[in-house]
Amino acid sequence: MPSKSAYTKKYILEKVAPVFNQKGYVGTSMADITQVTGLTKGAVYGNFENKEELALEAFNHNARILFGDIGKKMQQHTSPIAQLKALTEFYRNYSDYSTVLGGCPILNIAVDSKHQNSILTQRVKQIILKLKKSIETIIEKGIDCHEIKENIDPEKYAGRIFAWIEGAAFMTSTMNDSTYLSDMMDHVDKMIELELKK
Amino acid sequence: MPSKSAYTKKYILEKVAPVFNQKGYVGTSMADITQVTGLTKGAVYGNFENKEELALEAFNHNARILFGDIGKKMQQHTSPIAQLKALTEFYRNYSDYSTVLGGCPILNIAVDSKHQNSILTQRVKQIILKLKKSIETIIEKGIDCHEIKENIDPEKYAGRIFAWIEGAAFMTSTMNDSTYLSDMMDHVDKMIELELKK
DNA sequence: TTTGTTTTATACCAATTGGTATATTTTTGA
DNA sequence: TCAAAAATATACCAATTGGTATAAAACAAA
Repeated sequence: MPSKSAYTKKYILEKVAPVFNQKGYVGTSMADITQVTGLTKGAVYGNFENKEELALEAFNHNARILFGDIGKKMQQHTSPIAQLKALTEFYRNYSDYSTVLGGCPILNIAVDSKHQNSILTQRVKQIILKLKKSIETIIEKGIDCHEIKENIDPEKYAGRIFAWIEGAAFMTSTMNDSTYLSDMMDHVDKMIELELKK
Repeated sequence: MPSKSAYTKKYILEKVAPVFNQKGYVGTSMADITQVTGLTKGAVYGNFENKEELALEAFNHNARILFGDIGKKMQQHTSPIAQLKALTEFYRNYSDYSTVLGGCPILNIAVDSKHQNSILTQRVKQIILKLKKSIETIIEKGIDCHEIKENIDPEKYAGRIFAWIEGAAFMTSTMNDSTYLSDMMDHVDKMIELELKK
């Protein structure tokens, strides 16, 4: 029964995840970690193999939260079109959401780890593919139930939507201007109406 | 006549710019720099104040090249619509372009420096605003010469186009898939025809 | 060719890096 | 209550960090 360990492990991840998200893998030192957690190296290394595992788990932690929140929003609707709209609704408020974490974890960790940590890079890719796939599935369902035009390429369009989101997330984050995200979501909604909806 | 110095300075920047672009500010060590240039610390510090100035100049170097190449493409045309199409044409081949540098400098440095180096962050913001402004100006000209609909908000639309580009650049870079960029440029071209063009 | 100046190389610095061995404390189960 | 186990703290390690003082070399002008 690893009860205590599970708690502190989660505690460490909660404290550490935003730091890794902001400073990146190499930019975050073990000193940063002990400082933000209030624990010592002994405690940290007692719960995680090394810095790499810690960074990986921190990203997984953020990804879990992201998936959970998006899922919650989307499961409130049944029709594919409404689910896509729920997605844009989620990302409309994403600036508040991601300022807590210090920017979009997918964007940050993907860019940061690209030439620094292959394991982390691989994991981000997985997460991106998973998110993209979920959009893809919704579009496919939409086509099946005659809500979405059948000439639409689900995979291609899912990739496009995801790129729209990340592009806007990048701009709001670096320019400290939430209108990039809200404006982009206006556009996505418009495209859903114009290009997807039958 | 600072002849020798100017040469080596440029030489160092050419060698170092891709490294900073890939590994980021904290991720790039002075050892990396001496290794990639084949020079010693003495030579490097003789030409640059410190690591921060070097990183800043390296980014400026990349930005200059980027602006130069985009400018060349766009100046081949006179009509605003054609100039916007020249921009999408440029970014169609941006994956080859940026693999040499190791990804889009604007995206990489913006994300990397955000919580690490405020001077670098400030500079990237400037560059983004400059690029966005140039798109904005083209749209304004298009409205003036009745080529583009006058109900279009130039600033808003310029921001949107830029976010599209960066989103696609992010996806092709992290997923190693150039279709994200080409597909996005298809979309931008379509939007130019559908939403902008009169 | 010589002199003064720039440029580059070498050898070093304190501080910080990720990580570990071990001691101490805390928790758990009987 | 007590012993075993788990968790945490402390003190340390070699390697690397950005940066500097100084010596050596390369260059320029006379």
